[in-house]
Amino acid sequence: MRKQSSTNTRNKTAIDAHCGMAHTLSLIGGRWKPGILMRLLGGRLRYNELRKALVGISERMLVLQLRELEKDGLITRIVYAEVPPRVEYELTKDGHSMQKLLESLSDWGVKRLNRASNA
Amino acid sequence: MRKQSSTNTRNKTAIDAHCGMAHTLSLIGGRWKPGILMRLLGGRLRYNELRKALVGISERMLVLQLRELEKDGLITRIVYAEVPPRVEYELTKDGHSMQKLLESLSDWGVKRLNRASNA
DNA sequence: CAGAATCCGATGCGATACTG
DNA sequence: CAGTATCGCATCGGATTCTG
Repeated sequence: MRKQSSTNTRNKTAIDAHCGMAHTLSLIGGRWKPGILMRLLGGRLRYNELRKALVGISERMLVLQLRELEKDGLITRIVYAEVPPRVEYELTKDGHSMQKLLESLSDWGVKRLNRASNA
Repeated sequence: MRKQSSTNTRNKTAIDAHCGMAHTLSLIGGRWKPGILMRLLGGRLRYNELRKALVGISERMLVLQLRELEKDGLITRIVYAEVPPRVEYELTKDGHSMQKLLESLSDWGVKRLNRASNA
């Protein structure tokens, strides 16, 4: 949701619902964030574990998405002062609050895929 | 069209879940689709009604998104043989099956926005 | 009224190479 | 191990113009 230079703030009520959803999608939308969050629902994971779990993701995207999720307060980055370096990622309370939502999204998609293959 | 000949039994559920979610987001993701669907939850609407409801959308995007939603079987396009032309859009059964999901997405976003403004 | 067509900048995302 | 930096194509989305 960028641009916001809009001069009209008229129908607030109608936009309200859409705003909430737009906000949600801005946080979990995109190709990788849902997968990252799903993985972390199972508990804390380190960078390389995530990388292997998310088949096909590039390092660039993994880092970018992790940074955004962290900035948005959905995950926590835990750095251990060790050699070799170790960094783990964990859902915040806010992140965990999405569990039902994530599962619903997944469920709906799975059901629909099944229906499509039957039809 | 999904084979699912699992080469990886360990993460099957996680990958499965991610696939479902990716599918869902491919259908309702993007900047406008959620808003369009939300509006149509209230009942059939014609082109211009949608256009006015979705403040800021360009005609190009509205048509594009409507076409995709139609192709994906979430909405129905109803053309009346009249002059001036009249076209209405309506949720399909599949589209209606997203209601809870859409509301959940919106709710979560709204709650989080409120939390953010308190914090 | 309900679009189709075209142009164009912004963003998403992947691939590769390099680093503390 | 856990990143950063840079390149480049693909897609998203906005503005404008034209039409039945």
